[in-house]
Amino acid sequence: MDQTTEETLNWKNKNLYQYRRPVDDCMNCSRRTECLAGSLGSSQLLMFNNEVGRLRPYSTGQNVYTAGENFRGMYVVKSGFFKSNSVNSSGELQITGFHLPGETFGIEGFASGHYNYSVEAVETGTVCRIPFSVFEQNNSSSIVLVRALAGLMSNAISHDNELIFSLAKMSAARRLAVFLVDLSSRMQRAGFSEKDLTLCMRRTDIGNYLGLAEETVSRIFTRFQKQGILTVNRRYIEKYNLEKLKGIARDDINAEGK
Amino acid sequence: MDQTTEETLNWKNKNLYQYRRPVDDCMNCSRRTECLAGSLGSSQLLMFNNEVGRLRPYSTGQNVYTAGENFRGMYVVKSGFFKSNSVNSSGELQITGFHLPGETFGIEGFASGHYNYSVEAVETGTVCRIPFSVFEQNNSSSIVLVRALAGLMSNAISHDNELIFSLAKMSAARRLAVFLVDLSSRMQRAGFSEKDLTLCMRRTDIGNYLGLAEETVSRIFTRFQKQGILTVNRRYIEKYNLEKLKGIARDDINAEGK
DNA sequence: CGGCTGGTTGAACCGGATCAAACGCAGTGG
DNA sequence: CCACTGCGTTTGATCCGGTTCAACCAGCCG
Repeated sequence: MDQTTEETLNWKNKNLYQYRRPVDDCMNCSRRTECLAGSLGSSQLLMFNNEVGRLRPYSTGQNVYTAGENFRGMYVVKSGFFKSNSVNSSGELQITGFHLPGETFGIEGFASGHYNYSVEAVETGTVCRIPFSVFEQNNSSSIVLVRALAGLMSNAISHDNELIFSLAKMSAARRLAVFLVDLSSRMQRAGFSEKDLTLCMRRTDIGNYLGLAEETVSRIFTRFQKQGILTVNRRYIEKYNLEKLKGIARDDINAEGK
Repeated sequence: MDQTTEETLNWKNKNLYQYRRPVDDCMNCSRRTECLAGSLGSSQLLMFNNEVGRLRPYSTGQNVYTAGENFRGMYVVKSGFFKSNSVNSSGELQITGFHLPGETFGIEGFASGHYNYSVEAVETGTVCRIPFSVFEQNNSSSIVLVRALAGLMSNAISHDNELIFSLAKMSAARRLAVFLVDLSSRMQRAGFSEKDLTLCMRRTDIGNYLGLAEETVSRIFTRFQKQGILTVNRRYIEKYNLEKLKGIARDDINAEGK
């Protein structure tokens, strides 16, 4: 702990976490299997590890990067929660995603050479930065990584597509159900309990993300509660019936009634 | 022409266009600059050319691929119009994009190894298929191509993001304006006139794509016409005021009035 | 304590969906 | 040639889900 304090002081002065503790290495990382590094053999992993930048923790409200900044690489969440948002030419803000531990963000900025979104820490958290150079080396790992990269990107595209679908076709209740089902599975994958669910974001953010007013989100939560689908207290959701939620997410007509 | 007929007969029996005319080679392709091939030097281009598959023309309603099929590579539109759509678990159909000459589709299927969307010819058209192997060769062109690939993917993500934004936040008129502004610029890039605009899709498809009822799309077209923003006759749009459309796309409040 | 932020609830309004009917145009067949 | 048919589009009338505006509540912090 004493040691950590000294490092914290360093973090305040340097963006890049220079003094690297062994526990921070990719080889020892608990998130390795979820990360790009998971697809590499041990010798490849050593080289990969040297390329990765580990950044000081971000505290609530701090931006990892801001839309328009030069592309520096893609990121993997090690701990905490992050949200990405973009601002259009009229100044309106749209939240485009929430990022849980083990998930990645930032690849989308590669084409133009600068990030399209801003990414902000919702609560204190840490990330690794993977520079694009790891994909451009003429060696055996780059082939593996290019495949992994393509995988991440096409996952991002499918995810966006889900969102497009729910925004275009679904009722408010259905959007929220889809959102909760998705979040629930991702939270589990990130290592959280499967019995309850702590939302890491406000009603306003959920509403913004789903294209709904925050009042609507709130109303639907209480409606779900009255229907016995879940128990909600502010950010804390308990005893949620995943099957019923999935039913609503699929259909919207029959599921809510019973 | 006589020769073409014989080839057409071949096309009916073989999916892959085996007998390759020199005019079909990447080196002579009029779309080269818009394609991945555009970033390659001449010796690299020769190798790339050998990898590319050229497919027989697709006629209206035919699928290039159907959601769930094994991933065979990505596609570049040479001529004609294509639209992609996905069907969710409840059987609802969502149109996710329109593809004009010079544009690409199909990369999104790489992660899972099978395509997530179906892609259908809106009118007779041809495509090239680029196998994923071109990105995985340990040579100088693969680095260039990986960059191009990342570019295409992140473009796809930004495009999806635009759509998400318009679906979540925008009024019907604004969505249509955004759609028209985008289509207009892409049609120009694809080599069509900048004075008028021929929509290659029905009202139903536009509505589906934008999350609106077809009646609403129709009503807004006539409203735009009454406001002097454009002249519309079925699929044919004339004398459209791009600046006013951009105004509506940006803002929605002041632009329509004047 | 008062101020502040986030969440809930109520009442009125409105944009777009839905239902329904009619029209224009192209293709078909007598 | 015109009647018949079918699809895509337009237009009208009605209805409803979700927004908006507003008040209020609960927890937190200085």
